[in-house]
Amino acid sequence: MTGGRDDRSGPGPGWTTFILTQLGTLGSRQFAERLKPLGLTPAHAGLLRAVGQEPGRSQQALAAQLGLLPSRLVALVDELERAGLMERRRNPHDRRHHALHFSATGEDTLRKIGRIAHQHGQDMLEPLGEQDRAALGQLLGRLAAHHGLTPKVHPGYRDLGREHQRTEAG
Amino acid sequence: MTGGRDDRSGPGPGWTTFILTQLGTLGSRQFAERLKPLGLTPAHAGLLRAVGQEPGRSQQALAAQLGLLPSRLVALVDELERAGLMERRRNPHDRRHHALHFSATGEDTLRKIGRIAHQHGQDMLEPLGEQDRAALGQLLGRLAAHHGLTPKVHPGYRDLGREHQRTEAG
DNA sequence: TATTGTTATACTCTATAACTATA
DNA sequence: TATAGTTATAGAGTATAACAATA
Repeated sequence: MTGGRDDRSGPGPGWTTFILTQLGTLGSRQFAERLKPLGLTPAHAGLLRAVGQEPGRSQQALAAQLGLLPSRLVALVDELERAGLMERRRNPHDRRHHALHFSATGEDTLRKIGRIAHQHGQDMLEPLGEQDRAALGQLLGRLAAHHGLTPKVHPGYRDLGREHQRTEAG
Repeated sequence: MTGGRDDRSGPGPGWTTFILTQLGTLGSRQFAERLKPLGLTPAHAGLLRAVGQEPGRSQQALAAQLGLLPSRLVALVDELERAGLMERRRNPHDRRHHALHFSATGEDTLRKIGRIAHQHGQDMLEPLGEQDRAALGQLLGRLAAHHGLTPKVHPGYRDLGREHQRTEAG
């Protein structure tokens, strides 16, 4: 309250966005905590989920979709392979590529992750009724679409949505 | 419904929560990007903001409020002091405490941060009209309250909101 | 020569413990 | 002895560059 206003301490876009980032951080951390019993991190879960959506893709393709560096993806795949959830298969047509596939255990783990995500969502949205949940989903969906996010992509957003530069003041 | 499906690929609590964390991550990264011209990170901004709300508090009190480790706070204060934005003042009644205060430049920087946060909020919420923004703010506010978040606290949430914030230990 | 996957390295952030100076 | 601040260190995650195998 000394002089300059604080755009994050009361209703307004600054405040709403601040709360949004707070809730996002909280949600990420709680999700990470719920994955710990499986010995996985959110990054593992995102990779498993992406492979589940379209098995057989290359590591480069996955890294690009997930916003991860190729070198980081190598470590994640190493860990998932060591855990017996996933395997690399060389592409015989281009032996530089390593196509990523599940093991049977991996598919089972993916289902477990789905159930954890569902319960996590229930707990995050607990205070809201059906209508409010729908309204929130609709509003967030509009924001996500506007910023170029989709359910398929971007746990990392390394390039900050530079493809959608219109939000950057000149 | 909770079964084999991917609970984050369509409407439902899992999906909404996933989008929420995506948007939160995007918002944090874009805010960090906007702060770079000032040579600051979101952690710096959060600390400056906390000191602006109540100058003169101890580092321990600030660390508890912000969910930072005392050792991390030392580094942040070092950097802000080196940048001439903030200063430590020993408390003459208990010389163990270092009360944190602004320099004049620090207050000016805090105002700049406020303007950046405002513009950032405008851009994040760009596709929404007045009513939708109000509705979103209201919904997110209810979630934040339910999970023990307030505008005053928790950029870090180190304890995952399990124990709801003990305040003012200093 | 270019690309895929990989290794090596540096920097940041988080976390824990130990140290100092005060009380 | 306990507390505030600090230092040291180890571990993740992020980022860049260099490298081998392959095209």
